[in-house]
Amino acid sequence: MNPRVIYLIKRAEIEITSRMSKALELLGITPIQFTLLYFVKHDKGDFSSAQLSRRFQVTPQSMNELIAVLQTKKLLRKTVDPSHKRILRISLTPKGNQLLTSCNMALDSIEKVLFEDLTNNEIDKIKDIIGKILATSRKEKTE
Amino acid sequence: MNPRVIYLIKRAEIEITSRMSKALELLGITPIQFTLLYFVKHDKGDFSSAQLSRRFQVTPQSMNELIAVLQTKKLLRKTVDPSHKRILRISLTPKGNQLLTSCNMALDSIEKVLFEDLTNNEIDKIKDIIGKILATSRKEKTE
DNA sequence: CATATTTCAGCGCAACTGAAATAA
DNA sequence: CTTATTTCAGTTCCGCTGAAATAT
Repeated sequence: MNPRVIYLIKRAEIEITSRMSKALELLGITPIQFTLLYFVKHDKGDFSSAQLSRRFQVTPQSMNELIAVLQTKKLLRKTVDPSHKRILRISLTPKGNQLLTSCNMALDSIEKVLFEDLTNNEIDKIKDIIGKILATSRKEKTE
Repeated sequence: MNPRVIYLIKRAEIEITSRMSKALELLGITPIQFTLLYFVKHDKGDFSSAQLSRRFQVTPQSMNELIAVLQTKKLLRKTVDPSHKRILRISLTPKGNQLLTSCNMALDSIEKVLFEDLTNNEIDKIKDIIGKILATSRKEKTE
């Protein structure tokens, strides 16, 4: 048998999410909340909620709720776009940055276990390949 | 920036699931239902519902509901384990096999687009690497 | 007027917890 | 008696749709 790639990625994601849930609940957030915080920090922040909803393939309403939760936890903040008063740009608070650092330490432990049979070269390679897949995916969208 | 692997896998899974949903709804199933059917066919079938629930990191009750839906659609069937009357082994029906073939054709189109910037070597490589991750993950469990 | 972002309100469902029956 | 599988029942929660206000 030679399973297709998208099947393997889904299976891996199930394992990863399960382990992330256990590790992150000690820090008070969920895997999807972490993924959003990580995106806001790394992928050139200051997106609007509407933009984020498209990136994460959910409705604007759902993304707003997700952000609202992280806002009440003081991890994200909204600032008015100078050129368009209706648009609210999302960014990390200092507390959000600190939490993200704690999350990264917790996730280092998970990766250490899950990737113990991989060489450093293989780890670089999978980052490179998935990076290409995400780039292709972005190409097809307006933003 | 150099995003961590488990973040990249989660982002890729979001993109993949979104595209799978659109493609598979024409065939009347969801991405998670497909993943379960694919697992039952490829990963040495005849698992029990309880075993499947552990593999997919959900409760036994949730897995039973998922299977019940696929059973009413005549895609999966349960047969009594000869050595233990309480255990019901899950397998694909002929109709389930046929549907899986249709699904695979639909997913070929998705992969063709999403992986258009990858070489054949890269595709083999990512299968190999994620396969190793899943093998490591299985090692840690009793079954 | 058309389009985009945000927000309020309500809905549906998928996965959850609890509890019990069956079987080894 | 203990453990594992399955199933019935009730519940919670996340993402959804609808509608409206704001702004360009």
